[in-house]
Amino acid sequence: MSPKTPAQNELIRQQSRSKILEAALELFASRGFHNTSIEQIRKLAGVSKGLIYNYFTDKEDLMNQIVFEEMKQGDVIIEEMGRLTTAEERFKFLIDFSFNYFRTQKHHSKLMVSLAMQMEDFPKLKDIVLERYKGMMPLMSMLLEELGAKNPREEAITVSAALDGIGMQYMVLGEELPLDDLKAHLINTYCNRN
Amino acid sequence: MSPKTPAQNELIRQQSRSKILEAALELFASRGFHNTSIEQIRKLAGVSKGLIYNYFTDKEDLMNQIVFEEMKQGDVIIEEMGRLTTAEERFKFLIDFSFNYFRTQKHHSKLMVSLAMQMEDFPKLKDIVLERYKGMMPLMSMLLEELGAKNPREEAITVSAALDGIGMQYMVLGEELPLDDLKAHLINTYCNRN
Amino acid sequence: MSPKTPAQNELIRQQSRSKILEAALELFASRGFHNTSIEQIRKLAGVSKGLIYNYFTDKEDLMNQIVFEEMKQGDVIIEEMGRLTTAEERFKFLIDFSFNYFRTQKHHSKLMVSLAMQMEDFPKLKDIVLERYKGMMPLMSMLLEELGAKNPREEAITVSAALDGIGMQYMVLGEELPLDDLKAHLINTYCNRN
Amino acid sequence: MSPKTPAQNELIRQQSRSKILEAALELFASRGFHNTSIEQIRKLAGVSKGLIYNYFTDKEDLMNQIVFEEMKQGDVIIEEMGRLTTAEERFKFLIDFSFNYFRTQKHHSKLMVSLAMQMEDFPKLKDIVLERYKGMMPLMSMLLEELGAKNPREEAITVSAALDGIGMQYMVLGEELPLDDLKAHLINTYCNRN
DNA sequence: AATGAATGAGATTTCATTCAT
DNA sequence: GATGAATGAAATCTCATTCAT
Repeated sequence: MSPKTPAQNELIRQQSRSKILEAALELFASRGFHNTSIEQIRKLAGVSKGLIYNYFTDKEDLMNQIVFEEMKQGDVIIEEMGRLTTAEERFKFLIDFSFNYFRTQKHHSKLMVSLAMQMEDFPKLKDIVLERYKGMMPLMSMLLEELGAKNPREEAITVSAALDGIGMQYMVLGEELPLDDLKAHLINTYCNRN
Repeated sequence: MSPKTPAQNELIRQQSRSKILEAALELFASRGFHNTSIEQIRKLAGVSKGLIYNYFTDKEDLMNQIVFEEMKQGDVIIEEMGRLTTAEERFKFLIDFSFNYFRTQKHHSKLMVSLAMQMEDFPKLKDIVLERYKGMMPLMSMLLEELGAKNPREEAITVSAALDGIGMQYMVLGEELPLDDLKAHLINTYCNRN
Repeated sequence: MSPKTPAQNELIRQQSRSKILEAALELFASRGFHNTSIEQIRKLAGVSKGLIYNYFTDKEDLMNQIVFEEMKQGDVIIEEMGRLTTAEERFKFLIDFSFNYFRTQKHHSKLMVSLAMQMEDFPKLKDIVLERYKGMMPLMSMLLEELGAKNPREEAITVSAALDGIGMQYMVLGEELPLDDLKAHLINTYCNRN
Repeated sequence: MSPKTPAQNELIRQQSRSKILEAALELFASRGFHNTSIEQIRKLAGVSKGLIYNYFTDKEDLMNQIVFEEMKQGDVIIEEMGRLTTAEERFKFLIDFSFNYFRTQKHHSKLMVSLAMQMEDFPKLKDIVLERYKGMMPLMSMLLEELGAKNPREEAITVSAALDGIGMQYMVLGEELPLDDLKAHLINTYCNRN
């Protein structure tokens, strides 16, 4: 008869919020933001329509929260990379992580590409996503310089573009794309220069 | 007042159709297919709603026709490339064409990326777009082999992925991305191996 | 086969717009703005939901347009009063008009009172309604002064308040309120001072 | 921790009930019944949603209870007026009380006017409010007769309408309305006939 | 060939109310 | 006595599409 404790409520809230975020992520990624209805999210999350609006102010907020969570994950990678000592280790880690990400986080990577195409739609996200991208470039550039690049800035962009492009092609082609061979090729190209 | 000749009518039809297609392309690319309304297309094309449905069966047909036209353009490139003699010429032509395309056909390239993210939405397009992609790969592979690639298959995918990725980054960053330096870097990397 | 002429379209538009405005007025007055649904307006006006949004941007705009039209009517009265010569004629005209208005324009008067209670809800209306009220007072004051009032300002407010109050009581009591006797009483009180 | 005595419980109940009623009164008056949500009441009262439904069966019951309390207050006035001896004293008391009420009980008077406009919405209130109004009229009529009115019935309605109207205008105009001058004017008009 | 008023299915969002604790 | 997470019916609003002219 006594009300639930604050801790119990907090737990319940976290669970519900996650269920909704995960359902929305999957649908936004596979069907697109504007082609996903709250009804579809509701059904996949197994909650009522009303509950979604208890946790998120509107559909756009749902998108924003998904990307905020995603960005939090990104921070972890940069940190982990910082702990590695040689440039080669760091480069391999980055390639490894990226290819792994394509395979295991299909929804996330698809959503991020779609978001890039439609950034004007999500003004709150534009800045934080761009900032993240621009923060990455100098790191990549230094890394390639250590690995012997003559034009590290251009090479950094090219490598990051190649990774983006591989991710995209993988979304379209799936396992027809020889991810493992590509990984070996990239590592070989950039780590074993003569 | 005076009745038009069949030829005049045909001309008028072509002009109206083009106005609509161009308006739709611009809006689909900049706002996304599901976030673009027929009303917006109508306004930008300067025609009536009814007229759009005279020329296209529905909104999806509009998208299909846009991509069909795009594909026609693509055929021309392959043909032109075929007329060049050396591998280096052909590679430079391809790079040149791609970078030019990013700059002058922003809408087209944006639309193609968005389409790739949402292919299940447009079943009629899926096959022709994939076919085009798969047809490109062997050509690219042969080209790079002639230019001295050790793993031509992987290098072909990597180069095409890099081009896709550069296109994407250019959509997001615009002129902040040093397109000319990247072009020089790519030509230098793949044409001048030691 | 040729499209409708602009004049035909304009006529059709005016008719549809009026049907919707009249239905909305009746319902907003009898049930209140927030207790009236678009579905109810649609049914009473005999149109589709979509059509309402062709003519009005949203429900609030519907309310705004109703009051704008109402205000236009008000201008006519002031003009007509200006054409009368003696103060007594003008006072009688005003009383006559007001009582007539209560009887024949029940919806309008009810809506205006409700609006006065909820003015913060309709920011676009607040100013124009207040301006109208404040413009009325000096006219009323001068009129009563000509009729021999010692405190014309206070009497003007009192008379206008009494008219408002009578209107309100009539809305609640209907024909139980002896409108004709009240009219005679008011004219007698303010026109025949000894 | 220690179990509460029945008396303590009763006190707590009364306090919670009052907090809710006051919050609801303020919001119903300022925003309108249908434009006020239980969530808003909850927040202003500082209680949980569930508690509101412990004390009141539903939103309408909340409105009903507010008006019932209000009516209880009204009984006190009539009683007090009965204790005064001269007609002039009683008239002054009534005017005084009314003007005071406008100033200090803004929410109450606004709510009562809104209620009058929307009586069909609250069937349980209709009868008791009308009864109160109709009970007032004979008293007012007798009072004015004693003060020398020739048409006491019409004058009673007119004075009560003027009071209602002044209340309304005060809600809209606030202190721009010269309440004190109006009070003096009314007392002078009805108490000092020559 | 062209128009634009009209429709209605379906989208997003709100909110009174319930109920397990 | 008190809480607040959860529900779902109903509200507002959008938009692809039709059709009479």
